[in-house]
Amino acid sequence: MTTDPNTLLLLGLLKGQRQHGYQLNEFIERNLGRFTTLKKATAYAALDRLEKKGLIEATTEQEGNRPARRVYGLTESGEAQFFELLRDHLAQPEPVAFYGDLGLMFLNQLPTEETISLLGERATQLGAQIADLERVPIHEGALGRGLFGVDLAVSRQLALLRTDLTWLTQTLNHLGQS
Amino acid sequence: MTTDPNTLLLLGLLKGQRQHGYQLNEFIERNLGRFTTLKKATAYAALDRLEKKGLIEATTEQEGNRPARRVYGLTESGEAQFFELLRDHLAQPEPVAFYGDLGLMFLNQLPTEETISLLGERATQLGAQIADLERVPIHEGALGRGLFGVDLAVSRQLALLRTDLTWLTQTLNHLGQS
DNA sequence: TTTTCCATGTAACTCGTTACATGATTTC
DNA sequence: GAAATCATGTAACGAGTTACATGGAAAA
Repeated sequence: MTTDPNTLLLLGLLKGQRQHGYQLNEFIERNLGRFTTLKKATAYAALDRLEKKGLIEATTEQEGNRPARRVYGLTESGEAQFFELLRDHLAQPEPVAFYGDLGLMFLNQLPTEETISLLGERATQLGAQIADLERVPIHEGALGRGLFGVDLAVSRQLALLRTDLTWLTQTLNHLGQS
Repeated sequence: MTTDPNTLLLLGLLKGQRQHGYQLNEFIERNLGRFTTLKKATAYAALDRLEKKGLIEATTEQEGNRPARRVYGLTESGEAQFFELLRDHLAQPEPVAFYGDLGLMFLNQLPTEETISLLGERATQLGAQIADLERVPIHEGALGRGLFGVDLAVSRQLALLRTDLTWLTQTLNHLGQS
C-alpha cells in the first residue's frame, strides 16, 4: 500500500503534466511497456480511486465533437503523496524475490537434457530482451552527465539482465558436464 | 494463469511429499521466505481451489486429540499441470520489469542530495540482503556437482543482487559529481 | 465502406491481504 | 495459569484481468 507502484506511476506522470486517462494509457503502452504492465481498465479504475481519495482532480474538456476528456492534475495532498511514495521506492531494494527463481527450485524433477533445452530457450529470450534494450536511445542533458530517470532505469535493467544471462550461460555449461 | 507462481510452488512441494496445509505453510515461512511472499490464508484458499480443479486430493488424518489434518497429494492431472508450469517457468526469462526501476524514473523530482541519501539507504539494505544470502549453507550431492535447485536459486539471487549493488554504487558516485 | 482511432467506462471474475474465530494441547 | 503451538478456516475488503459497450470521427 505504501509502496503501490501503480499509484506512484500515475501520480508521477500527472506531476509532469496534466493529462487525461487515454493519454496516460497511450503513453504507458508506447513508452513504458518495459517498466509496468498496468492495463487500461486498471488505470481508469485507479484514476477514479485517486480522485475519490482527493489526490487528483479532474476538469472536463471537449474539443469539437470529440468524446469529452477528464483531464487530471495533482492536488496538494496528491503531490505530498507522490513524494512520499517516491522516497519509499527509492530507499527500498528489490523486495523479496526474482520471479525466475521459483522454477529453478524444482528443476531436478526433469531430465537434464530437457532442463538444458528449456533454460536454453530462456537464454535466447533473455538475449533478445537485452538487444532490444540496447537499441533504446539515450537522452542528453539534464541531471549530471546526461541521465534522465528513464535512462537510469534502462541502464539498471541492462545490468541485471546481462548478469542474468551470464549466470544462465554458466549454469548451462555446468549442467552440460553431467 | 499459465505461469501462476503460487500454484507451481504448492504443486512442486506436494510432488516432493504428501503434506497438509499447516505443514506447507510452516515450510514456506521457515525456508522459502526469500522466494515467495505466499501467506497462510492465501495458501489454504489456493489448496481449496486446486482441490476443486482436481489437481490435488485430500485425505483426512488424525493423531490423538490433535486437530484433524487435510493431507494433500497430487492427482495425475496435478502432476501433468506441475510439469507444464515448470516447463513454462524454466523457459521464460524475468517477465517485464524489476520493481525497483519505477522510482528511478522520477528521481529528477528530488534535490540531488536527497536522492543520494535515499539511494544510499537502498544500498545499505541491499548489502544486508546479500550478506544474509551469503550465510545460506550449500547442499552437497545430487544434480551434477552438488547443486540442488534451491542452491541454484540462491546463486542466481546473489548474482543479481550483487550486480544491483554495483550498479547502485556507480550511480551514486556519478550523482555525487554534480 | 470497413477499419482504426478517440475516450471512457462496466460487469463478472479471480486472487490476495488483514484480521479474526475456534478449540484442544503442550510448554513456561 | 498464561502463553505459544497445532490446524483450519471465514469475512470484508482492495485491486487486477478479460471481455464487452458506446458512439462519433478520421483514415484506408
